[in-house]
Amino acid sequence: MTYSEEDYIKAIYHLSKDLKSFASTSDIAAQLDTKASSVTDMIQKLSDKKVVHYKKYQGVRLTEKGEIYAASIVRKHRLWEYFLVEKLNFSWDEVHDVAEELEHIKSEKLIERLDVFLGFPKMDPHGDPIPDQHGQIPDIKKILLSAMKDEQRGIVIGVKDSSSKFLRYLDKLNIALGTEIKVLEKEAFDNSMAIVIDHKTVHISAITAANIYIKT
Amino acid sequence: MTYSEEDYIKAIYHLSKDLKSFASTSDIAAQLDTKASSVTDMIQKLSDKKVVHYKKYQGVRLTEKGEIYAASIVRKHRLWEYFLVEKLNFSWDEVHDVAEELEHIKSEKLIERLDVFLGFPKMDPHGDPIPDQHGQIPDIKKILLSAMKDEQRGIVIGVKDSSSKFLRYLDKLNIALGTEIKVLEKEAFDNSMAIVIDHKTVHISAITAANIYIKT
DNA sequence: ATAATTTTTTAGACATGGCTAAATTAATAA
DNA sequence: TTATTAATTTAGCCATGTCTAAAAAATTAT
Ligand SMILES: [Mn+2]
Ligand SMILES: [Mn+2]
Ligand SMILES: [Mn+2]
Ligand SMILES: [Mn+2]
Repeated sequence: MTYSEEDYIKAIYHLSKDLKSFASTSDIAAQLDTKASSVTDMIQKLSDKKVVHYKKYQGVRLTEKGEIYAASIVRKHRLWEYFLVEKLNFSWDEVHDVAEELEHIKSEKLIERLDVFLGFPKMDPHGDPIPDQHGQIPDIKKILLSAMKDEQRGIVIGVKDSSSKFLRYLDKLNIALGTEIKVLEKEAFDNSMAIVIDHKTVHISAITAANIYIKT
Repeated sequence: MTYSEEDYIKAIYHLSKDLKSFASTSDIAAQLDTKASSVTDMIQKLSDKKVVHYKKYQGVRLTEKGEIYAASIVRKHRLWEYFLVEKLNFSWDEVHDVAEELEHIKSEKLIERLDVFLGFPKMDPHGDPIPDQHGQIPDIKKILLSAMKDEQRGIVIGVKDSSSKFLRYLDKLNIALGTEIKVLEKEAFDNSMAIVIDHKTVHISAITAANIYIKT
């Protein structure tokens, strides 16, 4: 597979994970910042290679083979992100683009040795699970901060949006993975929230709250 | 620069380092296992980009800009090789192909952080010098084992041929970087040598001796 | 049910990097 | 010095992955 094909496979994987079904041409185009026509071309190629199921105008879904391939790319991406943060002292908002390149390096041995070297991490720096060699993902129970009720406590274990912008905003709020929080009050008017972090009260918007995962 | 352009730049760098002048089209083709016509095409592109000096039928030489670029690729290649051996427990004959890919990852920060993490190594696993951020290479005095005289002692500090085949042969002979050796006798007939490694006598061919660097 | 709109596909083009075969230039031998 | 051989370049082709514009299909609104 080329780098480009791998990026498409990963995009389809993420889209059909979220939407739990078929990924549309335009969704894939949006995800990869490309044109729908380019997506159609590539989809047809991936269909020939039996990594996706495709019927014209029906969108696309990964085959068994495609799922396994996708999981291996995600595994590499997240292991490299972990490496960059834990070993090279990158911050969590700097790792994505580099991992986007590193995930395509073709060597089974490399990734398995990296896994050993890192101590078999289960989560990447954004709290996303790292698939194992067989593509299995441990699914951790988590809820969105926006779904929490007044007085409820929990620990931040992940983010839904892992853009640099959002992550740097969380840094400013002193919210990191592992941070303990308590909901003081959810405002009925706009769903904004007052929460307590390290004994200080912080106000966050509904959008922010809907992008933070919590373990209760 | 594309991966392909970078591989050409690196090939020209190595060739004109050795030959100390212009690299010919056919030498480059041989180095990169491609066709002369493809090389001519690429050379013309690199010339447009001002990374090489090129006059038809005269061969090619790196410009100042090209030299700096080449050194940065070699730096990345060798730092990654060091990482693979020292941190991921690869052996010295397994690292080249993976480094051939890793050298193209585009992130200044990545490579500088890697350098820090590795403790600023000066040599790669084959004894080749790692250029610094400015492309400077520390030149270490070394001679070929084939140039040594009877009874002379020295330490193995590098290899000229770093193919897997040769490296695995050295493993079999118990020759590694840092190994102390003593020349017992150089045979005038075929230039083969009897040498002492760890109190044992070993016989090597002239070809083998001409691919091992020694510090005396 | 038909019309308007959106989505998707197709057609045709371009850039990159590769190839083979033919033409050209340089190097070597007679 | 001329002929032969070797090296290099050019011409023309192919595959990949991208794009725009046009056509076709599906969806939504009237
Ligand atoms: Mn990628
Ligand atoms: Mn991540
Ligand atoms: Mn390379
Ligand atoms: Mn090396």
